[in-house]
Amino acid sequence: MDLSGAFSSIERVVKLSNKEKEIFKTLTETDFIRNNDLLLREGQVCKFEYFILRGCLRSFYFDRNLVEHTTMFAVEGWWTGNLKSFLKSTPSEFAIQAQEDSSLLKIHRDKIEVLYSQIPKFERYFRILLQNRLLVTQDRVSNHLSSPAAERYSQFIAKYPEIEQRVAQKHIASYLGITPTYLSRLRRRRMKGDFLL
Amino acid sequence: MDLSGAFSSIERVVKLSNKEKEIFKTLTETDFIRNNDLLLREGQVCKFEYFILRGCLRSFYFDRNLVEHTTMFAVEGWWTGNLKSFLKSTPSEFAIQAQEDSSLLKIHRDKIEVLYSQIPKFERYFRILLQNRLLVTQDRVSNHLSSPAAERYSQFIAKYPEIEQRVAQKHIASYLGITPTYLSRLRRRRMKGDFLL
DNA sequence: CGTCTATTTGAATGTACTCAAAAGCGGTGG
DNA sequence: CCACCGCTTTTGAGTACATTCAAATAGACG
Repeated sequence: MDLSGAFSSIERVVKLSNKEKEIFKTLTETDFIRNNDLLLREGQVCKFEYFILRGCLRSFYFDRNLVEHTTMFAVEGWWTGNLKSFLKSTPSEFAIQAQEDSSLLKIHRDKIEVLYSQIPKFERYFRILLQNRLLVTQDRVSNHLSSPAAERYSQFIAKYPEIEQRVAQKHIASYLGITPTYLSRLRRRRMKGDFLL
Repeated sequence: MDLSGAFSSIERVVKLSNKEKEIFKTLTETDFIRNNDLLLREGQVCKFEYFILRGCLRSFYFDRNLVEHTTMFAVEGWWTGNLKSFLKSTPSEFAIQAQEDSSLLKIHRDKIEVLYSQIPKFERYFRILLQNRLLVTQDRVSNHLSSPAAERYSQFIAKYPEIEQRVAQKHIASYLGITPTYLSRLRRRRMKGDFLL
C-alpha cells in the first residue's frame, strides 16, 4: 500500500478534497522499520500515531512475573501506537515491535492538533476510529468472559486469518491469554478433528 | 446528584456558558427507573445515552450456554447505554438493569446530533469520554491476560470500592469472569488472611 | 414467619499451567 | 550446500486454578 492507498482507506470514513490531501501530506511523514525492530520501547513517550502502509506490528508488555502479553496486532490499513501515552505524554507501558519489514505513515502529536484545526473532518475521522476500537475491545472482553481458550482461538482464526499466518504462534497465544504450550495442544486437537468449534 | 451536579461533572472536561447549559437542558430529559427494572432490553435498539444522577446500573448478556456476563457497572456521574446499538441502530446484544432506584439524564440519538451542531464543544466532550472508556477497557483486557481471578478481585475492590458494596456478589463474579461459587471461595481465603494480594 | 434467592461449603472434575525434554525450522558461516 | 546454533513448537507427566453439581445456610422481602 502507498499514500494513495492510505487515502482510500481514510476516505471510507470521510471524503477529502485534493487540497485537504495536500495538507495531510505536509503534516505526515513516512517511516520504515525492519523486522523485529522496536517502533516504541517501554518507558518511552509515544509521540506519533502510525498508519501501516505495509507490514505487521505487535504491541506487548511484560507482567510482573515477566510473562509477555500481546495487546494488539496491526497490519496494512490499521493505525497503531500507544493512545494513552500519546494523549497524556506518559511513558508507555508497552512496546511495539515489527513482525515483518514494515512501512508506515506517521503523524506527530503536535501536528495532529494542526490537522484537527485545518481539517475538522479529521476530528470526526479519529472519533469514529476510536469508537470502532472501543467496540472491538469490548468484544474482546466479552470473548474472554464467554469463551474458553479453544473457542477464542477458533474465533481469532476466523476473524484474522491473515494475522494467523504472519506472526509466531507464541504471540497469538499471548494475545489469547494462554501459554504457547497450551495453544499447541489446542491446535493438535483441531487437526485430529475433535476440535470443539 | 442533580442537573447542576451533572454540569459540574461535564465541566471537568469542557466549560459551558449559561446559554449552552440552557441548550443542553432543552435537548435532554430526566428519567427514573426502579430497582431491578430494565432500562434497555436485549434486542431493543438503544435510542439514548444515559447520565446517571443517582443510583447504580449494570449491563449484561447471556452467552450461548445461557450463562450471564456483566459487561459494566455504572454509578453516579457515569454515562451508560449501548454505544454500538446507539451508533448503528442495531438491536442491543445486552440488557441494562437498575441495581438500585436510579435517576437519569438521557439524550436521544437525534438530539445528540443537534447538540453537536449547536455546541461543537460536546463533540470534544464525547470524544474524550470515548478515549477514556477505551483506555479503561484496554486495561480490563490486560487485567484478564495478566492476573488470576484472586488478583482481579482485589484490584476490582481497590478500584471500585463503592460498587463492591452496592451490587450482588454474583454480578461481580460475572464481571470478573468467574463463577459466584469461586468468588465466594476467594473471599473466604481473603478473610482467613491467606489472600494472595 | 415463610418463601425465594443469594451465598457458602464439599467433593469430584475439567481446563489450563509448569517444568522438562525432544523435535522442527530458519538463518548463518564454513 | 550442509552443519550447527538458537529459537519455536510439540509432547509428556504432574499440578494448580477454576468449574460443576448438589446440599446446607444465610439474607431479604412480603
